[in-house]
Amino acid sequence: MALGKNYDAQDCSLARALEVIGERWTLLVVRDAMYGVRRFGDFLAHLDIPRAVLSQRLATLVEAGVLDKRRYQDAPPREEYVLTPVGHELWLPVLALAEWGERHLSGTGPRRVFHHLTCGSRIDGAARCAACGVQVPIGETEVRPGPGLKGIRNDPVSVALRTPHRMLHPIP
Amino acid sequence: MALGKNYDAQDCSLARALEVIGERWTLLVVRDAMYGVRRFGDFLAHLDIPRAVLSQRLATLVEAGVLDKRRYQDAPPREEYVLTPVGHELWLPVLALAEWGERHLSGTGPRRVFHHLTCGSRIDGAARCAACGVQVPIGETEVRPGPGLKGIRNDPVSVALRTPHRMLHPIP
DNA sequence: TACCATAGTTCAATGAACGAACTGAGGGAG
DNA sequence: CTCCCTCAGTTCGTTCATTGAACTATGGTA
Repeated sequence: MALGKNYDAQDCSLARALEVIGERWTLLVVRDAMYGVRRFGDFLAHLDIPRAVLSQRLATLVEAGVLDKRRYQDAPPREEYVLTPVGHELWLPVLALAEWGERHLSGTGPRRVFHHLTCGSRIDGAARCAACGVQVPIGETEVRPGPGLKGIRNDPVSVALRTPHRMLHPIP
Repeated sequence: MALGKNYDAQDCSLARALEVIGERWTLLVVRDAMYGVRRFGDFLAHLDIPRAVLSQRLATLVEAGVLDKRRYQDAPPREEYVLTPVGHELWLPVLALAEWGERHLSGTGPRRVFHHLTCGSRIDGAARCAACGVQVPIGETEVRPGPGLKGIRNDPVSVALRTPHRMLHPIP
C-alpha cells in the first residue's frame, strides 16, 4: 500500500488512486499491459523487476479491478493478465504523464508516438486526435517508435515495439 | 530515485517521469502545491508526512525544476516552494489520475470538483471545460468541495479548501 | 529418466520510510 | 538579558519494503 494508514485521513481521490497505482513499478506494469503484455515472464523480461515484486503488484492490480487474471491454457495450467475496462481508463493519466516526461525530461525527442488508428493522425497528451478532434480511447490507438527511441533492449516486448503496434493487442 | 539503475535501461518517458514524481508522497506534495500550499509547515500538517521525507521530496522537486524555492521573508529567513511552469504542466496528469480515483475508488461521490473560472462550468478529467470546450490551464481553475468530501481534518489547508479556492493562489 | 519452460515462493541482505527528539536562527514578552 | 516561541529543517534508532538469488511446483518433450 502506498500511503498506509493515511488512506482515510487524506480524504482525497488522488491519494486513493495512488494507493492502487502509486507504488514502485505499478504504473510501468500497467503501461506494459496497455502495450499488450499479458504473461508473467514477459513483464519480467521487459521490466527487469524482481519476481516477488511483480507477483505482488499483479495481485494488487487484480484485486483493485485494474487487471483480470485468467487461464489461457489448461495443460500445463497458465494464467495471463489482461486490462479490465477500469484499467483502460488509466490510459489518459498514463499518456498525460508520459507526455510530460517526454516534454521535460527527454533530450532526444519522443521515444514513442501515438496515432489514431482510424485516421492516422497523432494524438496529443490529452489523447485528442489532431485531425478528428475527438478523445481517442486506447483501443483505437497505435504506438509507433519515435526518433528518440534508442532500442537497446532485446527482450521480446522491446523488439515487438520497434514496429508500429496496436495498443492492447497481445504482445509478443 | 524511483527505479534506480533502470532509468536508462527502460528507455521510456513514463519511466523518466516516474523517476521524478513516482516516489511515495511526491505527487501529493505536487497536488498541495497546486492548491497553493507553499510553506514547509503547511505541507507537513496537511499531508502527515515525516519531516525528513518531506524535506527530501521538496529538494528532489526543486532539482527537477518542478518547484522553485524562494525566500519570502528575510528576518527571520524563510523559504517557500512554488510551482514552476514545468510543474503547472503536471496539472493534466494529476487531474486525470484524481478523476480516475474518483470514478472507480470513491463510494461517496466526488470530494472536490473543478470549475472554469471564466465561465463557471465544470471541467472534465481531461481538463476540458463543458461549456467552452477549451483545455483549461490550472491558473484558470477553481476547486470547490464536492458532496463526497468528509472534512475531517482541521489543519489550515483542509479548512481553507472547504470553501471554493482558486488553484495556485496561496493557501492559507 | 532427464531436461526444459512457465509461474511463481522463500529468504538473507540492503535500503527507504517512520516518528521522536534534537538543532539552529531569529523574534517577542517580561 | 533571559526565557519561551515559531519555523525549517537534521539526526537517529526502529520498522518495513525491495532486491536478487535460490528454490518449488506443474506439466511437456526427447
